[in-house]
Amino acid sequence: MVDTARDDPRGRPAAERVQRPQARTTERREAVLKAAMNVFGARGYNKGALVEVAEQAGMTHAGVLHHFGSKEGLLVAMLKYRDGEEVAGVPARAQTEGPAFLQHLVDTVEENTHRRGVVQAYTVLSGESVTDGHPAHDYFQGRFHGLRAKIAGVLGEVSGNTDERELADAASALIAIMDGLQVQWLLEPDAIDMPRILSRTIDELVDRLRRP
Amino acid sequence: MVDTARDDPRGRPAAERVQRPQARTTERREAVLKAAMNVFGARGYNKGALVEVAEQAGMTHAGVLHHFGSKEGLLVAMLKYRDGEEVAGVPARAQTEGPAFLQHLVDTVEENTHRRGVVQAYTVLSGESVTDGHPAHDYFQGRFHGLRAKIAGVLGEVSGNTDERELADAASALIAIMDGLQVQWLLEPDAIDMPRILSRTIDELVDRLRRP
DNA sequence: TCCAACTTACTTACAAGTCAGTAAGTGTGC
DNA sequence: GCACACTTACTGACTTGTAAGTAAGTTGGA
Repeated sequence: MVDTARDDPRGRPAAERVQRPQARTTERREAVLKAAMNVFGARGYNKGALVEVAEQAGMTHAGVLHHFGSKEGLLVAMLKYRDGEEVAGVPARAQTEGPAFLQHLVDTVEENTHRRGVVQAYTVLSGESVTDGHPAHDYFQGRFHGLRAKIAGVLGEVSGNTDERELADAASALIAIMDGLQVQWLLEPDAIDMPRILSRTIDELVDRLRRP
Repeated sequence: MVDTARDDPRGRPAAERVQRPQARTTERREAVLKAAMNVFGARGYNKGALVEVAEQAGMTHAGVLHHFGSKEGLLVAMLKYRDGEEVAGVPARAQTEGPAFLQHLVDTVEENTHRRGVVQAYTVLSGESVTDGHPAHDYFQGRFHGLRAKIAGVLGEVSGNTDERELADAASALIAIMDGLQVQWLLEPDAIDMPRILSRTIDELVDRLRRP
């Protein structure tokens, strides 16, 4: 057997190694990541089993562990993959900048109404992430922190308002609306028009920030 | 042995039985429900174990099952208990009515900043509830449905606005803000002032609804 | 160019643990 | 005296992770 754990007692996953991957490896890993999205989205991280992820990717659960080292490693890779970061050799999308970012938020929410699985995965995992020692805790903490800063910056730009606290509050509220609406929408899709409500809220928010 | 499964193959919990409970039974059950809040709040429903709930309530996990029939039964009872409903003989709080309800929301959020466990339980479980076949699915669906109606009604009362759609959207947004802020607050408490943001949002919302 | 040495990408089999739920028995309060 | 409130003991279903083996691919050197 190949010794995958020469230095690290917990085993060093193949994804971290510098050496040569084989031809179809990238697409196999992407298949696993997509399967993880499905399974963790449908069942949550704790209830989602590696066996099911593996099945959907067309291999055994030991094969999944070969690529990602552990279930936790798979989750983290999946979250980064969702964010468009490069994970073991997969693409990276461009980030929208400046005022257009607010429209980008609305567009994304509009898109999301056609991608229930993605929304469900995000909702389940962000909820789970507040539990003690959850492997996605740091990810979501960092995500919210960064998103707040970004949105606050854009809101300041657009409104001319310079009150840091007010901008931060508005940013928090905006993120909260988006996330909160997703839960309600998942439970009763026909009762919630996410893009309309978000768009309206942004308009009101910018309007308010423009006044002293 | 007492036959707990005379009619229902899945067992009829003691809590549902018509017969006379013993003296200290009510408080024992309440202890279990409080323990369930702790455990499901800290670890989520899927990862939260009956053994831990039982330990915290001072009995074995089989004792818990004696009272609530199944883990799912315990969760549902816990959710109802949290809502102030009567569960196997425990109190029921009064509901605030009319315009005062909006202030009540702010007060509750203020209280919640001192009850992290309750907030965490709510956040984790509402997130989990959108997964396939989750036992709390119906509970949260009903909860959001009812809460939206109630808040929309109060907002109409307060603002004089009669546009049903606008009121419903505002109600959804308000609930979304409250829930969304909780996630951010749990992950970074010092960065989020929930009562301030909510209070501000309600003011703006009512203000907007007053204009045509 | 071919081959030996090695790695990668898996598989099957199993170890070890956790968990919900069941069966049956015990003591105690009404 | 009997139902209730438990306990102890156990089962079976799942879990993640590991061990060990194998086929196929890659690389460096003769």
